Amino acid sequence: MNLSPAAVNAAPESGTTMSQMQNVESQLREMILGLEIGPGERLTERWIESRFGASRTPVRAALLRLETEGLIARDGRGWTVAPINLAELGQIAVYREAVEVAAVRLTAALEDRSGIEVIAAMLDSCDADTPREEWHRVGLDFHIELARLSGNEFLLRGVRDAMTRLSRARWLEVRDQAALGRAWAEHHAILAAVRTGDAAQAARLLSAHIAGSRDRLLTSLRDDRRGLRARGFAVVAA
Amino acid sequence: MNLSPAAVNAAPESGTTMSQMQNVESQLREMILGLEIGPGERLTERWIESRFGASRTPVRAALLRLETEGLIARDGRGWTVAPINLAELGQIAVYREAVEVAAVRLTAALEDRSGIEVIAAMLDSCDADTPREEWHRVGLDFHIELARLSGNEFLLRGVRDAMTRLSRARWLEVRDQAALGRAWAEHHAILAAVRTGDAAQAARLLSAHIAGSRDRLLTSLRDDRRGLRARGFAVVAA
DNA sequence: GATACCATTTTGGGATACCAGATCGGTATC
DNA sequence: GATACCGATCTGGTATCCCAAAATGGTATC
Repeated sequence: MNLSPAAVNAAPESGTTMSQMQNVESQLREMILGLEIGPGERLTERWIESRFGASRTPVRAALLRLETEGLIARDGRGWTVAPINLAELGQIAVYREAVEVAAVRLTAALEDRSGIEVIAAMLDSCDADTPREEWHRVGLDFHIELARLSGNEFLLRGVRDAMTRLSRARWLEVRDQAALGRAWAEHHAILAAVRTGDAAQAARLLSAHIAGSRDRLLTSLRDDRRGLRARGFAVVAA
Repeated sequence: MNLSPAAVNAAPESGTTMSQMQNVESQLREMILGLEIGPGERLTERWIESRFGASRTPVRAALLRLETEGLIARDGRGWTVAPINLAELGQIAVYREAVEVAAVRLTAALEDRSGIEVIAAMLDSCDADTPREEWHRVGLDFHIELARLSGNEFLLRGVRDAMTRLSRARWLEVRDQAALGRAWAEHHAILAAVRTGDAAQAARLLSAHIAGSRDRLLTSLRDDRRGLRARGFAVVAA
């Protein structure tokens, strides 16, 4: 199983014959989200072409897709891996709050909220022995799956896009076990509120969780900015 | 000046030399939004190629972009213009409410809200003699520009995407002068609330406006569904 | 040593050739 | 007349080639 951060946007279901384009797209996304290619790095179509053994046609298609995901950006005539942008992280938090709260309110109003239990089970699959990558993945998937329960494709897509763009930054965040546990508890509290149909409470808890998550993330990255720069990662200030 | 619905996603600023890809993308988008190509129609890369005098390379790039905008979709191996989907319109309204309300709350909390007056002037530029296309465009741009004032790129993009996907349906909606006037008045009322910094009132008015707009739109389209089908437009029921 | 200059290389944008699979017609068979 | 079959045609997917513009790097000049 793929435990890397890239699993947020997993490739098409296994067993399917992937086209070159899907191949390049998913592998390149994994490399970017997994920080194998650093934020701010230059990308050339020829390098990707030789790296993945595909011709430029699928490479260009993949680049266009990753551009709309915000993982890469045009740099004049060429391509650049999107830098870590602290100001952007703040804006994403505002956007997340809008769409995630709307989604959770919808879900709390559903008659059948049994989908919650699947998410609860997902949370419970993590314990002290679970590797850090898995914690990371579950933390992202929690929000995506919660949004999916709302049944609204647009809210889901919004949450998924936001989590994708947040993925690298969260990966860089230095989180101790206590912080992981706190987030885990907050996730469970949100689920509990949704389970009882208490939309207002769920919204409150989710808002606080997102704000807290943003604050911890920005603090961690700001403190570690020199270290990140030293690793060759472009970090844009807020 | 371009008064077509496609103006929602205008091409790069005039005077710039457009690449073939931008050329194909903007022209194809205009044809789709302007209903010159009907919802549900098949598209082949070869047809687009010959229609716009470009090779398949920029054509494919344009198709990939329009796919992420939701204006076209893959149909097995080929491409199809996205049908008008009534269920989707309801979901978009929910999404819109989430992001637009969030944006207007941010804007109402700003110190400098002078940008509002530019939008008010835009509304006031419409009168009884203004052609229907212009009313349509201003109606869409109102929401986009209002979101832009928030300064949040993600909320803006969400609103812009939603309005793009709503554009064709609104174009098909049969709106009498009274309905246009009502929407105009509601827009002004929202601006007035934002102007005084009354975020709660602005949010209330905006929510009601979006819900009312959705109801009128769905009613109109449902009533006219046979007519639309007769014109060869694929309309998916809610 | 700094700088202006020019040849070379590299880049993305575009056009085209080729392929495998799907589709569509027409025909032969029952 | 219905149906099974088969070849021509069309489709998107891919590889490759060409081009103009931009970046690069070395060199001559001051």
